[in-house]
Amino acid sequence: MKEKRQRDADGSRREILEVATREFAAKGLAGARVDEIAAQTRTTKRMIYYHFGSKEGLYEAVIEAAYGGIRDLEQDLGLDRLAPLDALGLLVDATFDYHDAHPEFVRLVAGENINEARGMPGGGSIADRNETVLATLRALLSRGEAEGAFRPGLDALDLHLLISSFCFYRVSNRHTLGRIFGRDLRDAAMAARHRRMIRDAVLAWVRA
Amino acid sequence: MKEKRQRDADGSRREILEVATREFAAKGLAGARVDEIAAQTRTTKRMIYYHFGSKEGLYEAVIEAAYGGIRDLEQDLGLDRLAPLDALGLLVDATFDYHDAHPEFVRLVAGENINEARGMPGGGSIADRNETVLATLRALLSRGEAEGAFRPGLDALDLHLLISSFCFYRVSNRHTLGRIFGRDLRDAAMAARHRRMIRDAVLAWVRA
DNA sequence: GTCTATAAATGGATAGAC
DNA sequence: GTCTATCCATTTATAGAC
Repeated sequence: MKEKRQRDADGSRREILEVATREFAAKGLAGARVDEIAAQTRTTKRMIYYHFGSKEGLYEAVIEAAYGGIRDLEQDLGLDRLAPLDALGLLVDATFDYHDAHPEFVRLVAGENINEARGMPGGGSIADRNETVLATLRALLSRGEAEGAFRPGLDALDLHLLISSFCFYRVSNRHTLGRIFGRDLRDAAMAARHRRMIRDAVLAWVRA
Repeated sequence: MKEKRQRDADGSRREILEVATREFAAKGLAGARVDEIAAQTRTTKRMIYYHFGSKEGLYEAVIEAAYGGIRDLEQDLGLDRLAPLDALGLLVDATFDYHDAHPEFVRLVAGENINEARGMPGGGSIADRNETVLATLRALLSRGEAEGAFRPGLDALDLHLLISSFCFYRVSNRHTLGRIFGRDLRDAAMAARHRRMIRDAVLAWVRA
């Protein structure tokens, strides 16, 4: 019974991380306030410093956790059992859907670029993501090329960027685009059209 | 001779705006420091408040000026004298080049999205940009469709997004992508390949 | 591990002379 | 229009009891 209060140390950490993710996503590293984050948890500001050391430390933990979510995107899609063009189409759809469903991830990454990626751990879990996504694409590209579905000479990183850019941009730049063009990019009909568009554009580009 | 010191009021304003553009682009609205900005000019912090009223006021002036630069991108390209596919290809190249040459503009827009576009004036010069780019694209699309070069039913805003997204993303997300994949996206060979890629992808997508 | 209270520093904004 | 000096609110961070 000597551990009465330390019981929820882990839950406390997790709760802080959840709230901090929302706050950093909403306001960026510089804009977020430690006090605000603490106020939204059942614990106190002192505990944030106890667990994470500093505002930067908390921020880095948030970034690392956020990338963890997208890491396994390509897994479990079962791309191998599909014809190359179908497999690539499914991958594009899944990428589109992930970004659409996780705007806070998109905002964190956008903020991390303003921060010049200083909050990203050099290796570890994020470096894995690298190999995962590129390996998946490389395998798919060479299979598609062998079967004559894709044209030869395509680069995995290039293809990844072509797919990600649109999926990311329509979420990351929602606000300025909405203001400039007076349209809400979250409109369901437009989203469906855009989903089809990036898929078609990517498939048209790789097609032999 | 009674105006001895007010002589350079305009130059002072312009100098402040230049430095502020750099600072806000580098650190975002919340991250930039008024003291830092003042220190990099030949004038003082007091003058920033004299001319722009507040940090937000200065920021809004910077945003407005930044959008002014890209407004006339589509003009002077002489798209009318080219065949539809060539005209569209030229427009894609010009869009790529503008973003590549103006990373500070890209960063400002990215920051403005984190700021939820609160620093963007509702109408005026930015609303113009809207009509300019969409009108250009609409004209090109209908001409291309009439000549049988493009397939029918294409939307001008969709096409604009498809083009912009890649051009923007490869600049805005340079830092995280560089860290994740261990490659510098500013590498000249890669940039040239990417320039060709987005052009080819867009043309493949519109082609009849 | 958790809390209250407070220190220490930063940074936006202004006073008031010239 | 421009300058120096300074105010004061905000915010990161810590002391110290339990």
